[in-house]
Amino acid sequence: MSPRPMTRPGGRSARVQESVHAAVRDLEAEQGRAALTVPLIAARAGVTPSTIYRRWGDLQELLSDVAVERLRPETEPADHGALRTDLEAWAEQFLEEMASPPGRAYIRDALAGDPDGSNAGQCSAYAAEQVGVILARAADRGEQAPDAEVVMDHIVAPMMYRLVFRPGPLDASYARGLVEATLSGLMPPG
Amino acid sequence: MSPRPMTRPGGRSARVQESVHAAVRDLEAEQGRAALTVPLIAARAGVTPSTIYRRWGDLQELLSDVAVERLRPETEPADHGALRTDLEAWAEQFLEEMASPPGRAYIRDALAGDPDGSNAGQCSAYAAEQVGVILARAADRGEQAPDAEVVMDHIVAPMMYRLVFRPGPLDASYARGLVEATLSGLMPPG
DNA sequence: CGACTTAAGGCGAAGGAGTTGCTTCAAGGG
DNA sequence: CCCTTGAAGCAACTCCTTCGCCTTAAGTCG
Repeated sequence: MSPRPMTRPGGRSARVQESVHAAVRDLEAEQGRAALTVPLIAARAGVTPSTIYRRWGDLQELLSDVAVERLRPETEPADHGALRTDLEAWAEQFLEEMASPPGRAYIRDALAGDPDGSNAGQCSAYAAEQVGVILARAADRGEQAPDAEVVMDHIVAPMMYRLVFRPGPLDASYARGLVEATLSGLMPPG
Repeated sequence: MSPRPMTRPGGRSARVQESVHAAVRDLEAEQGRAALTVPLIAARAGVTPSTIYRRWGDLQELLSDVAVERLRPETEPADHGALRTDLEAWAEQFLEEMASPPGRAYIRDALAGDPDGSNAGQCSAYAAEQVGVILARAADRGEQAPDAEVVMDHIVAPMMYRLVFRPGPLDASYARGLVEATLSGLMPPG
């Protein structure tokens, strides 16, 4: 049984992928999003444009891949000792990052170049994973906790819907309010 | 005081706009989305490509405009005599339309070619308007009704978030469940 | 360990999309 | 009725994109 038989991810392919992704990140930082073209990225990455077209299809799909990578959370949610504080802190940070100009740009790119929805799915999977960590911690403490789907529907979804579809600013207090409403719905109302 | 002084919407400009939109609809029906190009659309519409590039910027923004037009609700929500049934019926129909293959394609297009978020904003405005009609009707009946923002956050947002970001099917029972949970949340929860 | 199979990348040419400056047209105002 | 001005037509040019063919190298098998 070979290590990784399918799609040959090892060696050259992996190097090309990393080189191209790095070229996108560098050029975006240097010249801005609008200046990005496939031939430019290819030249910086040391590959030919046809390689990028064959592997990614077009510029949008490449940018979508890079955007999803950047939307991957880098750390586990902080442990503040209780479900409520964990969820509040996480939701606030999540909203802040997503609502920031670069965050909005990454979300836009991730969605725009995503024919089959797999990149968008990856974004929600990241959020679901973080939520899962927080809920598992709560369960370990013996706290009563909502289902992960409830958190996704009542906290993540409203934030992301407003971010993507509705104009106007979003601040931390909105995130806190969603957490509050979700958790108070667990037990007899207050 | 002139009828509509700014941006000269009358006469030729309006004719070009309608002609181009019609060309997009026709060509999409005839040859499919993938075959659409600006020069092709321009030829069908009887304009020069540069006209389209100057007015819309690129193909994506044009498709975004057309998609938003198609996402506009054609009728007011049906009146079933009570808030719960009105909301259920509307949410089911909304989800069904949005989750259908053409619905998903329009949403994708609307988001993809929308630099400033105004088209996405229009989509949420359509939903908010329909919700507003339903809630106003409930208020007329003297029913206790949630705020429109609550409906957007608890019913529309989860559906659209799942639609855009999460893999897997969505059916009418999911929409009904969201309505149920939202309305039962008005009074002491279960 | 060495030959084979086959994805995947490099290269170059051809075609077509996208861009731009200038001109022409017509809608709205004086 | 003429003037102003935003918008469309035209044409030429740039360069993105595609495609066929060849070469490279990863993984397999004798």
